[in-house]
Amino acid sequence: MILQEGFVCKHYTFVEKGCFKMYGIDEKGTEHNLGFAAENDWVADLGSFYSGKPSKLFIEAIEPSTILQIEHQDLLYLYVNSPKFDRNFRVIVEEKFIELQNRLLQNFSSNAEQRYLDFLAQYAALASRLPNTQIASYLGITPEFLSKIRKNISLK
Amino acid sequence: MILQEGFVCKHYTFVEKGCFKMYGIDEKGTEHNLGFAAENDWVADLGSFYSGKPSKLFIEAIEPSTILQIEHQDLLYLYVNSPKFDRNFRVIVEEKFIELQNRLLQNFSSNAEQRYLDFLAQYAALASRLPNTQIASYLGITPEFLSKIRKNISLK
DNA sequence: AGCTACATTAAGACTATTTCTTAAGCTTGT
DNA sequence: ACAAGCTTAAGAAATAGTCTTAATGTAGCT
Repeated sequence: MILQEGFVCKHYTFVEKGCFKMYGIDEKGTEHNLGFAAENDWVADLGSFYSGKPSKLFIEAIEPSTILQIEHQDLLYLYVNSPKFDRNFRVIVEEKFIELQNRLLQNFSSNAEQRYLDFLAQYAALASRLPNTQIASYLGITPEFLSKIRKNISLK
Repeated sequence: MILQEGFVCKHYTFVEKGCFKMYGIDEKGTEHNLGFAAENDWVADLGSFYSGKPSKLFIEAIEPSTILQIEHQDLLYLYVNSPKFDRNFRVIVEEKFIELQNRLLQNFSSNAEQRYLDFLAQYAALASRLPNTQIASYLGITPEFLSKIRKNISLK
């Protein structure tokens, strides 16, 4: 667990090996996965990281993992002293932004079955290493319903 | 209309005055607003802009507007020749990413009424100048249902 | 002023999607 | 071998949101 609700996100984390989930918990106690971060991916609650305010999110390993972390002040130092870091982190967040936007559009336009198929198509490697409970949380449905969807797909 | 589905997003657009909506159209023909861009905001389909692939989105004025636009190649030139642009556009997209992430979490965690209240709280100025049809599309509901929600809120 | 187009409200019937519940069987790590 | 959690199952139930129709309101255009 590298970030808990109520704490400030102190680090931008690079995943060298393993896999993390970032999620929020709603008032009913249900977890909602905002995303996963596996090898060579970055993860942080940017809102909390840059503002210094307490996070509403959790970031937690779902596999044994090794990571590299940079603190806020050190990253700022790099930003100021070496423009390449602005460049690289711009590109990283742009890519994540594009992903997130596609996902939001999918959420509006499709039911859970289609979203599951889209997820499988887009993140095949990730899907095969994640338990269905985590995928269900990502899709915004219960594990039981995901099971129904899977059955339904297999019948086609 | 500064971007249509099927065309490449050639410009990063700065809104000097007025207001734009960015939206997709699903297979039923329903519009889904991904976001709005008013004064001093930037808008583009970044996926299409950076990849050069046809967009699936529309960007359209909903008020008489004046804009400034920069083309892909010119922005690249600025990125390469002046590190400040990497910096500034990193910050711009980071802010948008944070917004989008909050919104996705809200979509998972709340029903349409709560999302509407959240939208009003967060974008009060924007909400007052948008027709409810556009807000409904942003919330992912029909205008009729938004009307019910508004009535319901006023009864409390 | 008047017209047109569109936005808003209304309200009831309807329904698709998804949850809830309970339970049994299956995996996997220790 | 055991415990814990994951997966499938399946029917009942809930609910949020849509659809439909229609009347009313509003704002720009000529």
